Parts: sequence; structure tokens; C-alpha cells
Amino acid sequence: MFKKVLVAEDLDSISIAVVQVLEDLKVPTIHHVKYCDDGLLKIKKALIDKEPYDLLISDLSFKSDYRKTELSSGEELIEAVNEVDPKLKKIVFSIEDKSYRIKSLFNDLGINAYISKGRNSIIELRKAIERTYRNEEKILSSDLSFSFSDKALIEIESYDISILKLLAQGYILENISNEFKQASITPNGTSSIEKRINKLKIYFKANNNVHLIAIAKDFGLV
Amino acid sequence: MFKKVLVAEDLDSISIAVVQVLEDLKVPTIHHVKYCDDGLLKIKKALIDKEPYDLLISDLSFKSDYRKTELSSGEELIEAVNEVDPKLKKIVFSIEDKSYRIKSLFNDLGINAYISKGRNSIIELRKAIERTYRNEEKILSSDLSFSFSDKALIEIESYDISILKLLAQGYILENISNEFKQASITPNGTSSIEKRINKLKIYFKANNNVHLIAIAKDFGLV
DNA sequence: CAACCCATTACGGGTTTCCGTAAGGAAATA
DNA sequence: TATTTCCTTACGGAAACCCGTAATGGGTTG
Repeated sequence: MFKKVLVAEDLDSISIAVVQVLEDLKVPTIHHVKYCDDGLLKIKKALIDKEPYDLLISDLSFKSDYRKTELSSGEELIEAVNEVDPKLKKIVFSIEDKSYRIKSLFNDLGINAYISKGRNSIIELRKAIERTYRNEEKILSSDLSFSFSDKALIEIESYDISILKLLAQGYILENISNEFKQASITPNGTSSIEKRINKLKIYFKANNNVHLIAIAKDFGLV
Repeated sequence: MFKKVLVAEDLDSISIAVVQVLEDLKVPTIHHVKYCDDGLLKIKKALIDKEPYDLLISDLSFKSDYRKTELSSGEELIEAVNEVDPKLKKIVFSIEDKSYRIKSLFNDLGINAYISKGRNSIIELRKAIERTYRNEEKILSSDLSFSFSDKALIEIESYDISILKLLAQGYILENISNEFKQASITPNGTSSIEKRINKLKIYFKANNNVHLIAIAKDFGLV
């Protein structure tokens, strides 16, 4: 079994259960952080000391509070970790169940397993840890059942997200066009942006921009 | 200390910790349900058997899955519980931190304490249980610091929420007007609705409807 | 009953979205 | 080089919005 595991989870009510699972699995060294920043620090320190972690279990969303932080989400933490310790195995344990976001975790951040917090997630997490140890890949908790070949949601790219984000901030087409020109994002004509919004509306079956942003919020795209 | 406590919480990773707190507090009878429906059933059953619960600790949001349920949220559960057992003490333990929603829990549903899930929430929960037992009222976890006299968010009433909900579903002004006429909600002229939306835009500093709905989503109003 | 108040509704013009069509321009193909 | 194709941008009219102002109509007051 793993020898040294780091848990990044802000909610104490949850981390208690996660640490318990690791204790059950006889992991000798279990560390726990409540902030992403602390997680990165610990991983860096462990590398310097030549006693690296061999597994990271991380949440995605972390509450913001009085403390200023560099990394504000699990995605950012994993991205930073990949820079310093690409071989570290990573399990994400989060409430998120939108296939769009989960897919990008596997494809862009190279995580080994994704377990969604639910009614029976602790046993799922335990299994995932064991399977990750046996070098299995793309492990998904059983309540999530989308296929990785499903192209639909991959097609929504960062360009679309940018548009949705600006729309959600009250920008009108012209503002978005100017913003894109400044950031030299193409295409940036009002017409092209309009067309792209149209595609999104068709895809999400939205009646208008207001409806579209409401849906995008529900999907966690913005 | 309380003799019989019911915990309504879908995430197993969290309920483990909550039950542990109750065990620490030497509560002799601790029951746990993962669905709101089951919670109501248990409370009814306990009344019939003349062995009622004296505390309910409930989450607000419950994941939906294959199982069909009558009650889909903690609010609905508490509303139903108030019908059958108004004297039962109630603590809400949830991630929600929007003052608007929390206030209505105290004012409309008569809960005794609200604890927001966070980095040190287990100790807060423990304290809240003890204070509730001593008949204290309006207990709030210390990371939440809004005053009950703050009128700002109370002024947004259900009429506004209705408008926002319909907007978020892609309705245009005329549709909303018709909808309101059918439900005999007044005022229902497109002009009046428009004016009300205008007020909301000023209040929330929104540039347009799209922006407004994005903000409303962030505030958890829809 | 008339005068007034207030909330609701109606109206109108400017702006933005919405949606179809078409023009321009670059890369690929023949 | 000419043609095709695809992507980007431009244009224009209808619909929905945005926002100020005016009309309506029920309730209260003198």
C-alpha cells in the first residue's frame, strides 16, 4: 500500500472520514491540509527532503476566507503539483458531477481517479485508492456513468467559456469584441461572437442569453 | 444531553463525522438517514411510538439519484417536520453561506441553529448542539457574521424570486406577464415586471438581465 | 362628490439581441 | 492560376430589452 499520502480538503467534517479510510488501509504517513497553498508547500518540502508523497487526494472547491491564497481550487493545486512532481498519483474527491469538468481533469491534469462525494462514496474512495495503487487508470466512481468517447462536451472549449464569463459579467457584444481584440483572441468580430453564442444556445437548448447564462451557471462553466 | 437525535445528511463522508460528535456527547440513540423522505418517516414513526426525537440535524441540499423522492431539500424536510412535530429542535448543517437563505431558515422555518460547513465546523457543531440543549436561540457559526437586523436582503421577497426564476428559464417579459396572470400573481403587467427587474438591477449593480441572472445564481436566489 | 395619492399599466423611442444572408479572405485542391 | 471550401466579418430587419414619461384606476381624504 501507499506509504505517504497527502489529503487536501477544507471541510473538517469530510477530512475526518478520508483520513479514517487511509488509516484503515494502514498507510503509515497521512498528512492533511485545509488550504491548497499548504498542500503545494508540503509536496515541495517532501521532494527536497527526498521523502516524496506517493498519493494526493484532493477536493476541487475550497472556501475562501480571511486568508489570502495563491491557489484557490483543486485544479490550480494539481496544475502546480504537476510542475514540480509530475509522477505523483492524484485522486480527486469532490461533489462535482458535471462530465465537462471531470473529463478535463483526466485529459488536461492527468489525474488517476475521480470519486464524486455521495451516499456511498467512502467505500468507493477506498476502492479507488487500492486500484490506483495497482496502477489502474481513469478510475471513476460508479454513480458517474459517462463515456470518455462522448465528444459532446469536449467541444466546448476555453473560447466559449471566455464568452460566457464576459456575458455573465454584463458585457454586451461590442464590449466582448473589444476585450478579445485587446487580448488578441480571435475571432473577435461581434458577428463571429454572436454566431458562437448562437451555437451555445442551440447546444444547451437556451431560449436567449439570459437562459444561456443560467444554464452555464448550473453546469459550473462559469 | 439529548436522548434521541436524527441526522439527515446524504454524504457519507460527512455523516460519519457528525455521528462521531453525537457519540462523543454520549447521545444514547443516534439515527441517520440519507434521504429527506426517510427522515420524515422516522420522525412520524417515533411520534406514533411515543418515543419522539428531541433534535434534528439536517443538511440543506441532497443529491438526486435514481430514487424518486417527495422531499428534495432540507428546507422541505423541515417544513414537513414542522407540520407533524413543531416542538422538535432543529440544527441546520450546510455549506450554504448566503445570508438571504439562512435568515429565512430562522424566520420562516424556526430553526434553532445554523452551522456552515467549513474548516473548523465540527467543533462549532458540537458547541451548537450543547447550546441548543440549553435552549439558546438563533445560534450561528462564528464564521458567519451578518446581523439579523440587516434589512437589505429581507426586502427581496418571493415576488422578486419568482421573476428571477422565470427569467433564468428563458422567459421573456410577455411570458412572465402571462404566467403571473394565470397564477393570479399581481402586479402582472409587463411594465410593472419590467420596473421590478429594474430595481433588482440597481440593487445588485447589474448592467443588464444577463448580468442580473448571473449574480442571482451566485447569491443562490435561483 | 371632488381632489388627491399611490400603485399599476400603457406608451414610445433608443439600444441590444436575434437571426438570416451575404461579402471578404485565407488555405487547400485541382 | 482558378476553384472550392471554410472561417471570419459585415449588414439589415424584426424582436426584445431598457428607460423615462404619461395615462389609468382604485382607495382615501376633505
